Amino acid sequence: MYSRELLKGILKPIILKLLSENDKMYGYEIVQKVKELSGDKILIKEGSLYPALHSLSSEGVLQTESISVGNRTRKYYKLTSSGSGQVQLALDELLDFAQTLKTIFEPKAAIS
Amino acid sequence: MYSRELLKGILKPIILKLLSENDKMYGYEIVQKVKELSGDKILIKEGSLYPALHSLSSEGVLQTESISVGNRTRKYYKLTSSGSGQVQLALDELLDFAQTLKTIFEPKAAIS
DNA sequence: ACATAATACATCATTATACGATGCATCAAA
DNA sequence: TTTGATGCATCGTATAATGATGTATTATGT
Repeated sequence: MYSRELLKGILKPIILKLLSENDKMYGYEIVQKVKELSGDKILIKEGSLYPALHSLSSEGVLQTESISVGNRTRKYYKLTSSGSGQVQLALDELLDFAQTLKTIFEPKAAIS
Repeated sequence: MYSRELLKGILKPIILKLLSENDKMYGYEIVQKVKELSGDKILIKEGSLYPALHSLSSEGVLQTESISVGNRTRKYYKLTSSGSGQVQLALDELLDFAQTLKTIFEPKAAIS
């Protein structure tokens, strides 16, 4: 698990990335998927996830669809058509950011 | 320039990385070096830098040394001996984090 | 049968930290 | 002489992830 502040700013992009590759996902599924993709290093908390999902919904980026599974209601989130158009910018920025971080923190080769 | 929140959590590690490779640096020099290393994408603001430097100093990770340059005082920061020992952990975490980000945000190969 | 863990959604106060605004001062260049 | 670069610093604001908490269903182990 990374130190708390490192995750700032990457939660919404992560959600958008997952939803750009999967038609629809629900909250718990997103948490599990991120855990798996990160090798248990990024553990999204409910207190972070649901506010982020609601925020993206009210921005018009996501839309919801509630499905009954047995006696439980499962709430799916998917990109809106306008949301799909905006996503690529956010993903490009993150990929670029990751590359910049690697460049900065890459160990210098030992002097031989 | 990256969106504001992305920089959270990486400022102190960046400072430590630079000071692990340079015996001593002063504030303005750090700002310029980061700007250069990041291709003008990370522009540290004074309102962020100085509180961070002071914080690291009061944690005992950094020590200062004031030098007179002409009529101006330049304040150098360098790692303390105890600080040097702790730095590697922070740097490893950041490099690992950068790799995880790349893994998550790497574009999926198009289906051919 | 009963307890525990996993599934599933949600809210809210707290906390951490980067930034903007602001201030002061020196020095080089136009 | 005035603008921009150099150089340090403080402080209030804004943002967003988290911890704590709550509710409820379903599966699993004993």
